[in-house]
Order: sequence, then structure tokens, then C-alpha cells
Amino acid sequence: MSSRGFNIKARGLCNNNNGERGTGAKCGRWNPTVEQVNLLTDLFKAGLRTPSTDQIQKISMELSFYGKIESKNVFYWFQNHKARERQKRRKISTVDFDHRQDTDRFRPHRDNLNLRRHQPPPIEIFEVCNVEEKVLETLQLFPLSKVERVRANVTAASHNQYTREQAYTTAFSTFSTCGAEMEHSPLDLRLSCL
Amino acid sequence: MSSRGFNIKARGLCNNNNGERGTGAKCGRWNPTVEQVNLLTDLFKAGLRTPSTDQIQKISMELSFYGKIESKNVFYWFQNHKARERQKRRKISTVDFDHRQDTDRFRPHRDNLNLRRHQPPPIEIFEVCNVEEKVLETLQLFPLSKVERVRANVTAASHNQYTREQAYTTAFSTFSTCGAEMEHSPLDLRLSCL
DNA sequence: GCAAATTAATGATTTATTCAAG
DNA sequence: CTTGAATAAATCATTAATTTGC
Repeated sequence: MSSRGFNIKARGLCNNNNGERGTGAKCGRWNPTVEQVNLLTDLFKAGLRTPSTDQIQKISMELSFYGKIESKNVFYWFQNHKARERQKRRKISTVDFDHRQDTDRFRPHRDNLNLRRHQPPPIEIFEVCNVEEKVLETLQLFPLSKVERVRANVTAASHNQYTREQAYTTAFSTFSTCGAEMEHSPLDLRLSCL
Repeated sequence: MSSRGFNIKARGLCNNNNGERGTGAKCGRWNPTVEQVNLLTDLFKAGLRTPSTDQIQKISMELSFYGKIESKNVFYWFQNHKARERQKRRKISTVDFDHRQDTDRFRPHRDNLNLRRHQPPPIEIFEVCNVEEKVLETLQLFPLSKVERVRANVTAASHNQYTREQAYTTAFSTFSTCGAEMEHSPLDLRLSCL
């Protein structure tokens, strides 16, 4: 019993969504291929968090090789994956001082948030994040032909997080974008085109 | 002291943003004309809250007559205006039981939030919202030539919220979109185009 | 084995919060 | 101090895993 009036939303109209993956050409939402998920995960492991417009464009382009995909799917995937990784990590890194009052049952991890905001957070989270942010400035997407090599390299690198920077320059084609535009901003991606 | 690495973001590169309005053709953000704000406000008063892709497109188109504007500006305007109206209303409707401890200084209006979530909200908000949702299905944008008339009608209607539906059919060209696409969803707007 | 029923994941939206320009 | 812009959190909704009874 949905209390919304939205769930009508074009059922039956939609053509089959993904040529591969799974069974019966349902309509609803994007159903990523395992390859697609793998690649996205690799990029995430490599430190990509909030891809720019161009990056999303390229990723989507590359991944479309493995199945139907839209840019927004890529965007959402990173949004969700980032958030849920954060959430997961927060959960495990705060079980220690998780003795609060009853009132906190109402807001499951809000307090962790406030905590995170108003005091130095459990280091490794932001250490990692900062690294990401920096590196992302020069991170470029891979050509499809190099996919396998990329996967191998990144996977290898993920076992040793101090060779991560190496992994970038090895796996992805890195070239200086400092003088380039770099005016992306995730919102451009969401709206500028319309 | 911003702890982000984002604020670099193309300063100086940007060409002048808005030809009119204000002073010196700065780059930064959109600076709406008074006419633009007026029109947007009218639409808001008329009940528009989360315009669809097409609606945003049209609004942007119309408003571009008064000055430089992008679709995303329209999108953001509604986002912000909706949120801040809600916030404003929440503030005034919960001042009564606003006696909390010192710790709350850290999170200014968080508690109001939780409140809103865990108990029936001040009715009229959601009453209004529901009305909006329904009406919006048939709300169409105005032609620019009718702007003045629209403004007049909407303003008039805003004094008597029970003639609101009348105002729609009077001020805007209403035609049945039930059989039409109606697959918009705000996210299409943000990403589908890219 | 195999569907119906439940639950867990996760794609998609909305809402809240924060940043920062003017 | 207002508000445009952007991010993060919370929420909704659908699909896949899985459990369960047969």
C-alpha cells in the first residue's frame, strides 16, 4: 500500500532495459552488469568518488559496451556507493562508544555525524578521502581496450594502499589537467545540459 | 579556512555571467533579475514546487527574456525556495516548545527536524503539499505575453487560497496531460541529457 | 526442485545541511 | 545576512537473494 501517487509511472510502456544480465527484460531500473559493477568498483577503489561531468560521460560511454547504461546511473552509483561505504565504515568505527540514551534510537547515526563534524574524525577516513580528492584532479578514464590491464593493476594496488598513486599512473592515462578547464562541478553534470 | 579542495574551481576564467542586473558582470553565480524572481515567486505561490524537466526548460526559456539564466538556476531556485519556506514555517510553528539544553547550540535546528519526523507535522504544510502535487499534474507554463496577467491573477489568488484552482485554469493554459508522457521525474532533468 | 513469501541490496528521489558569493 | 550552489544524509522503491513449505 503505497501512499504516493507516483507509482503509476509508465508501467508497461518501457522497453526492455538491458540486453544482457538476468532474465526477462524488465523495465524498471538500471540493472548493472557484473562487468559494469566491477569497473565502477575498480574506479572507486582507485579513489574516484565524485566524478566530474566529463568523467561520468566517459565512464558511461565505456560501460555501455557491457550493457545499457545512462550517465545518471553512473552518477547515482557513485553517490550511493560513496554514501554506503561511509555509512558502513562509520558503523564499524563507532561501535566502541556506542552507549547512548534511549532517545538516540530515533536517529540511528545522527550523533556520529555531529561527532564527525565537530571533532577530529577517526583518522583513516579522512586521510583516505584527502588522498582521493587530490588524486582525482588528475585521474583520467581508461580506454576500453585497457580495461583488463586496469582491473589487474587496480586490484593489485588495492592490496597495498601505499602504491595507490602508482596504480593511477600505471592503470589510467594521466595527463596534466591543471591548465585545462576543470570547471566541471557535479551540478553541471546534472543540469547544464538541459 | 575551508577544508575542501574544491574551492579552486575556475576563478578568473569565467566570462561575465549576466548581461544586465547589478553591476559589473561578475562571474560567480546566477544573479536573478527582479522580474525573474517575481515570476518564480508567482509560480511558487501558484503551487509549483518541483517542476519537471519540461517545466524547468520552459521556465528557463521564458525567464531568459529578462536576463541570463540557466535551467539549473531554476532547478536550484525551487529547491532552495521550497526548503527555506518549509524551514521558515517549521521555525514559526515550533517556537512554542523550544526550550532545550546547551548542547543544542551545536545543531541549530536539528531537533525540529526530528520532531517533524516523529510526530504529525503542522497540518497545513502537508495539506498544501498534497494539493500542489495534484494540481501540478495539469499545470502548464504560461506564454510570456501573458506574464502580467498571470502575475495579477496569481497574486490575487494568493490572498484567497480556496480560489487557487481557479487561478490555475485562469492564469495558465491548462490542458489534460493525463494521457501524455508524464515520465519526467526531477532526476531525468538533472542527468538524462548528459 | 520450485514457486510463493521474506529479506537483503541497491538504484533512484527527496530532504537537509553546508559552503560561499555578493 | 541573504541566497545561489553543492554535497551528504535519509528515504522510497524495485530488483535479486534467500528462505520456506510443499
